Amino acid sequence: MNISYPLSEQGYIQQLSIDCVIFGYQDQKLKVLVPKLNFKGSFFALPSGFVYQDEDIDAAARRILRERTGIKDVYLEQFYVTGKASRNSKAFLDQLIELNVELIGSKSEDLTDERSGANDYVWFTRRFVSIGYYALVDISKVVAQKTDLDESIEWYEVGHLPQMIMDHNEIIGKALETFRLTLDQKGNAFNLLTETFTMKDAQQLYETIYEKQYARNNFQKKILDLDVLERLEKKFTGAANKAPYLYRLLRKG
Amino acid sequence: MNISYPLSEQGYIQQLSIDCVIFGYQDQKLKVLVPKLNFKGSFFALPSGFVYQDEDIDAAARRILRERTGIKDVYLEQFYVTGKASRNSKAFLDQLIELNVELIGSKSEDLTDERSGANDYVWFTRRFVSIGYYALVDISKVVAQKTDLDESIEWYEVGHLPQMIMDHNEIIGKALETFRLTLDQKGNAFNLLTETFTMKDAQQLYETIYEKQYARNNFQKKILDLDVLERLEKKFTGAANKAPYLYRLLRKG
DNA sequence: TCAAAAGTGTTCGAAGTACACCCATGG
DNA sequence: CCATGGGTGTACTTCGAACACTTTTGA
Repeated sequence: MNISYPLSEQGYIQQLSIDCVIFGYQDQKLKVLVPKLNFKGSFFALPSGFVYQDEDIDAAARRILRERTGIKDVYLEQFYVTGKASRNSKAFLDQLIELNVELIGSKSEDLTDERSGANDYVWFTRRFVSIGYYALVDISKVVAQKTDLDESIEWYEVGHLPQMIMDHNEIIGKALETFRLTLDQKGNAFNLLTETFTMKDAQQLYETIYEKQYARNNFQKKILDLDVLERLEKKFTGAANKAPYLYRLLRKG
Repeated sequence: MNISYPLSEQGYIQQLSIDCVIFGYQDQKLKVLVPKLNFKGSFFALPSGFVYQDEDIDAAARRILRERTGIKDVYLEQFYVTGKASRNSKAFLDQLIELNVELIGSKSEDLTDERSGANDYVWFTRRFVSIGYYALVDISKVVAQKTDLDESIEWYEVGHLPQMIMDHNEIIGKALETFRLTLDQKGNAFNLLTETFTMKDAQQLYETIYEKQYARNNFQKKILDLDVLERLEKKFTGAANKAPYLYRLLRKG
C-alpha cells in the first residue's frame, strides 16, 4: 500500500474494497492465510485493497494478493458482496489509533497527519461495499511474504481463526460455505494440492473439507468419474506396500 | 430518479450500481421484465440504480425495483458482480444524445445542462461496478408500472429478449445460469407461481426452466420429498376429470 | 513369507426412472 | 358409462455404499 499520497488521490474507486480469503491445505487441515497488522493490539485483517479506475475487479483481486502476500497465479473465485450501510472500519481504526497514540509522529502519522493522513482517515472510515474473493493455493508452493504493514502473516486452521477486524470472520465463513456448496459443480478443490498427488491425498483433502469420512474404493470411483484427472506413473515411497498412482489435474482452473 | 439535483450530490456511493433481473412465468414461458427508455432509438435497459450512503445494498435493490417497476415484497437474490475496467455507459449515452439532439432544452437537458446535467453526464459515463440481483415474482400479482423515464415496460421471453444496452444481455444470461444452478439447493422457483398452484403447474414450470420433460408421477414424488409444500383442498375446474390438489409454499422466501 | 496399503470386483440397498393401474369428474 | 386427467402403487434400472478379495512393495 502506497502511503506517500492520500488514498483518495490514488485513483481508486471510492467506497469499494476487495477482501481475499486464501485457502490452503496442510497436514489434513484446511487453513486460511491471515496477516496480523503491524500495530499494538491484535489486529488480524484479511488481505484487502481497493480497485484502480483502470483495473478490472478480478485483476484488482490478483494484484492485492500479490502485493500483500507475494502470491500470484492462483485459482480465484468471486463469492459474495457485503454491503450493509453500517459497514465501516471506524470502530476498528479508532481502537487501533487509541492503542498506538505514542506512535503518532512515526507509523500512524499516515492516519492522522493533516497533510495526507486526515484525508486517509476520512477515506478509511467511510462506509465500504466489499467484494469477497476466495483463492485456492498449493500451500507448499506459495511463499507468503509479509509487507511493512504486517507484523506477521500466518496460516490458521479454519476452526481456530483469530478474532478478526470488522466482519472478516463472517466473510471467511461465507467463503467456506460457498466453496463447499459449489465444489461438486466446479471440482476445484484439487487446486489446494501439489501438482501431482495420490488418490489418498485427494481423499484426505475431501474428508477435511467436508469433515466426514469416505470409503477408499468408492471415493476413487467417484473422483475418477469426474474425468478431470489423468493418471501418471506410480509413486515409490520406499514403504513396504503397493505404490500408489500419481494423478494430475487435466485442466488447470 | 430525482433529477432536481445533480446525481453526484444525491448521496450515492460513486461508481457502484445495481442491476435487477426480474423473472416472471406465464403461459409456460420464462420471462424478464424489461423497460424501454423514453427516448428516440431502441434503448432497453435493466431496472438499475445506485446505493445511498445510508442504505444496505439489499435495500437499495428493493428500492430500485419498487421505484422503477412498482414491484415490492419479492424474492430477491444477489448473483454476480461485473467489474471490467472498460465497463461504462459512454457509448450508450452518446448514442442516445445523438439520436435525441432536438430534445435538448426539454427532456435531455438533465444530461447536458450546465447547471446540473454536465455533472450528471460525468457521473453516468464513469466506469461502474455493478452488483446483479435477480428477483422471482408472481407475474399475475405484480403490476409493473413504468415511470417517466420509460416508454414501456414489458415482459420478454428469455429466448426472445431485445438487444439491450451495455452488457445487460450478458447479465441476464448470468442471472439465468445462476438461477438454474442453485434451484436444486434453494428450491426457490415456486416464487414464480401464484400463491396456490397445482402439481401440474409446478411441473410445467420446471420443464420451462430446464427445457426438458419430467414424468408426472416421479416429478410429484421428487417435489413433495422437498418438504416445502403443503397440500390444500382440491381445485374444481369444471373439467371432466379428477380435481387436482392445490399446494402452497410453506416457508415464503 | 508377511504386513501394510493400493487396486479392483461384487453385492446390497436406496434413490430415481419407467410402466401400469385405479380413481374422480362431468358430459 | 365413457373420456380425460390426476393420484398412487409396482417393477426396473442406476447409482452409491459396504464388503471382500487380489496385487504390489520392501522388510
